[in-house]
Amino acid sequence: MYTKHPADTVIVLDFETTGLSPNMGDRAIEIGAVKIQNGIVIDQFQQLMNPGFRVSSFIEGYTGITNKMLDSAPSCHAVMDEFADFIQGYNLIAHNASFDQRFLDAELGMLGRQYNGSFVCSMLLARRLYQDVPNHKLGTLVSELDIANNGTFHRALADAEMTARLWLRLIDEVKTQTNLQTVSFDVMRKLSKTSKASIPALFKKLAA
DNA sequence: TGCCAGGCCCTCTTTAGGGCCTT
Repeated sequence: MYTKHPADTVIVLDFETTGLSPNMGDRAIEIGAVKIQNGIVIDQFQQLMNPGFRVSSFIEGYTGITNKMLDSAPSCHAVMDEFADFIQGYNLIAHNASFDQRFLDAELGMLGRQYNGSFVCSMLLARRLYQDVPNHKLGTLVSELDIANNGTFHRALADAEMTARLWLRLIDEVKTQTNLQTVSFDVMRKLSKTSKASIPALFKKLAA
């Protein structure tokens, strides 16, 4: 049964995959996600999954996820079915969300399952709110903004946790620039789609 | 066998090209 969740409760997710494109046959090999409410992590999800074929040595090196680790992992089908339950009814956040959304759509599509949340991209927001950083890679933003991390990168849960902290920092930045007490997911979504030139006007409108 | 993504965003733009970001 569909449950309406508090609007300020969101799920930050990250996929590790066999490559860049589900349209080219690439599959998910790990999903990590954290559920945050009122700025606090209240739940998490992390699971390796077996794509049914061997991953490249590049992916083994990039993620640290080896074929041996995936041999004993449950199937994408089993993991993504459980993950579909986890995210149901929540809005979603990811760094370069178009990438994670493509894989989520592809994996759930193979199961005949859907989700009803909206995606917002932390990278698009960071490009708008932090224009002076060297680039907008997750690792660079974590370093430049002194975001807490345990030194693990390119693993799903670790990246989801860092993206969650980045999301909270982005909300704080909007609060600072608008003097708003609270900033909703919908405001962040709108901001992520507003051109840089129009952001001062949007902030002025929000602060009014 | 060898090939291969795609959306955003800037600019020397819009009849286009290329860098960024994700694995």
